Amino acid sequence: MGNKLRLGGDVIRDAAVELVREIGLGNLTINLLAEKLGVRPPSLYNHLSGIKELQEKVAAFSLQCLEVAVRDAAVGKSGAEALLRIAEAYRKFALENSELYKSMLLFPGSADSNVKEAGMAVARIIYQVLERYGLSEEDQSHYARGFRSLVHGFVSLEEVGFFKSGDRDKSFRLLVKGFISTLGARE
Amino acid sequence: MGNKLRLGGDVIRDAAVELVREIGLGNLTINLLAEKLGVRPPSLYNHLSGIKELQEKVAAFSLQCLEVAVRDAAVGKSGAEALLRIAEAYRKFALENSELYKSMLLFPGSADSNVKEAGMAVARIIYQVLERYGLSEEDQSHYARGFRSLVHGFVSLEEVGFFKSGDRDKSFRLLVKGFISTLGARE
DNA sequence: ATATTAGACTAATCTAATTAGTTTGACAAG
DNA sequence: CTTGTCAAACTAATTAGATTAGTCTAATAT
Repeated sequence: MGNKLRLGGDVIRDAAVELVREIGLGNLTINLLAEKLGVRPPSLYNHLSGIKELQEKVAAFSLQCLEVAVRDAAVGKSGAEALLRIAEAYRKFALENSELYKSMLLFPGSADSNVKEAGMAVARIIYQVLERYGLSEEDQSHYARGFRSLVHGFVSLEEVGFFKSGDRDKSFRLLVKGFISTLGARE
Repeated sequence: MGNKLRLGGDVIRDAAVELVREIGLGNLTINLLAEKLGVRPPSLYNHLSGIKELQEKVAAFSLQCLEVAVRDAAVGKSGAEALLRIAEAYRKFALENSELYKSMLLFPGSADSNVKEAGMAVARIIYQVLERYGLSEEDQSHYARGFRSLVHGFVSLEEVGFFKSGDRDKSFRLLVKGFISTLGARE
């Protein structure tokens, strides 16, 4: 009956991610995950400490995906163009993976280190691109925060539905370009 | 035994808000709320459809508080000063009421209209302040979104812990002032 | 006085998380 | 081979929480 080795590696995390995509972050449960994996719920506790850890795994994975998307967007580009591409890629990821995007934010936030680490990785990319602008180190940090705040703020308010009508794409492009131009544009 | 009229008006919502402040959004349960109110859990169902509605009430109330804080900050001010005060008040509210602030975002988001309506109210204040700048109606909308995105993005990333060290107050002030100056400052 | 009714109650059910304790099958050592 | 061990599955049971059904009581209006 009981086969073995079914739940090794990233199998659990990947199934959880898929489940979150299908049914939404708020509906992720141990029972459904076990069912999806063809296993009884308690079996998962051989691999997980509980649902909190599962949520953290999903969050960390989501941040890694976002990081990859953002990095890909910036590769071979620099300065204003890189920032624009990053912003577009960030927003695209958030809109196309809204449940995963939520998972990055709405969770414990406190204790976990993997999540925070992955969050920093995104910051680092922006920070790197800003190096081109010859800002002081301190300013580089301020503006990296600003860029991310603007982009993240926009997409998360957009997803909650706080931006009624009007051309959201246009708002986004205008704002990002506006921000970039305050950096003292030069390529 | 069973007294009456104990749960009228906003008693339930207020207790829920207090509970969220005390123990965090993620720990709000019907049982704890009933206990706090000195009542048995099922009694709450005479006043609520369930926990979803409770969460929505908390979210809507939080947005109303935020709106009041933001409006107070802007009263008697205009232009750049008003925007700066709004930003400071917004951030102060979020930092001092982080659990309530989360409730605004992390919830259903889809169906509820009270929540969305309260969210719009905050937008309207910003929109009004921007009237002074003589922007086209479309630009006014874009920049109102931008302002809110920047402020909300900053405080929510700050709360998740994505801004490691460094002077966060300074970053915030610098960024908000930078944004305001792109509007073409005039009083 | 008494009928109505809002609003509380008890009892019970359902779903989800989690723990305890048991079984099984792969594999290495005798 | 055949047996000890271990990981990883299992069943059974417990707990917490949301929710529903149906009962009781006290304030109020007739």
